[in-house]
Amino acid sequence: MREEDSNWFSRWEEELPSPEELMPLSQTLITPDLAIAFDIRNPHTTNTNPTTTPPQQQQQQQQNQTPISNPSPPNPSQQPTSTDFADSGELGSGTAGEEPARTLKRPRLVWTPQLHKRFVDAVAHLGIKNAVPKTIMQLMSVDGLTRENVASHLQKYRLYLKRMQGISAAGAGGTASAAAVADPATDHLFASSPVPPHFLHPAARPNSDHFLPFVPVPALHHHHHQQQQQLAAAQFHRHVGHFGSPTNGHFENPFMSRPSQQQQLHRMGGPVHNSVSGGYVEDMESANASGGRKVLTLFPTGDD
DNA sequence: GAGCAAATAT
DNA sequence: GATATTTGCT
Repeated sequence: MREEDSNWFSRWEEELPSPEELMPLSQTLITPDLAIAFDIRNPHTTNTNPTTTPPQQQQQQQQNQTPISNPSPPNPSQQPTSTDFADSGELGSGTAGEEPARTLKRPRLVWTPQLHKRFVDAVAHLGIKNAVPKTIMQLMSVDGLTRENVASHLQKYRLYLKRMQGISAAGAGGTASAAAVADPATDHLFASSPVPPHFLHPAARPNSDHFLPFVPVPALHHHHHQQQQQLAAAQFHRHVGHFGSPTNGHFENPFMSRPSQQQQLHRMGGPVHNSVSGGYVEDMESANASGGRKVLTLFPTGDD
């Protein structure tokens, strides 16, 4: 009853990813220096596009082909910055203009368990009533996350909850092992994060949103957690920077601890990692292998 | 702008 | 093939 609420509420903050765990979307995972160190370069420097630009939807693919790193700039004296590091502009001549770089299609966002958890937390605190994409998005305050991302995810999440209710009801009815009925294939992600009790029992808690009208996440971090993003960024940067040589002596690699993420994340063994595109991290190395797809990773850390 | 279903893309 | 995104509609 009430205890659950207060409990849930107090636990919320605790369960929120700590600044150290948070991985901001707007961080480059690989520094230019690192790229150079690993001798990362463009497999095919073919940027010279045919004069005829096929007015088809292939434009996105052209982007995707853009591997990270600037190949071999005719200007060795110039240190590549994280900015131009994002795209050397090989596709700039084609469909994608360099100007509206941010208006371009955002790379596919990967809903990591951590990100989803944040999502669930936000929804939980808003209450189902107020849990609309826009507010959720604001609450999450994840850089780079769009309203549509949330809307889309919310849509699926609702379906998931619906199913959960269904099976839980059926299970209570008598058909045991109903929980097992939940499609394991459909909700890997959702299952990874605990669903607030009242989500499944709307009737039990008709007004769970009375105590939390709207609280921006940063505000919730009453501590010094304000600049979590920068903090995490710095830390993460260090990790990446020292790749194979932990200076701290006790840091674990911030990357996946879940096998399921591996395919979307990069493999540690590979030098190639990702570039930043004014918003978040992308992975292209696995992309090139499978046809070229851009993937966004938000919370590389696999902590639950 | 939100919600939903279906289509589409990766 | 699984997922995330986009689209069309209400």
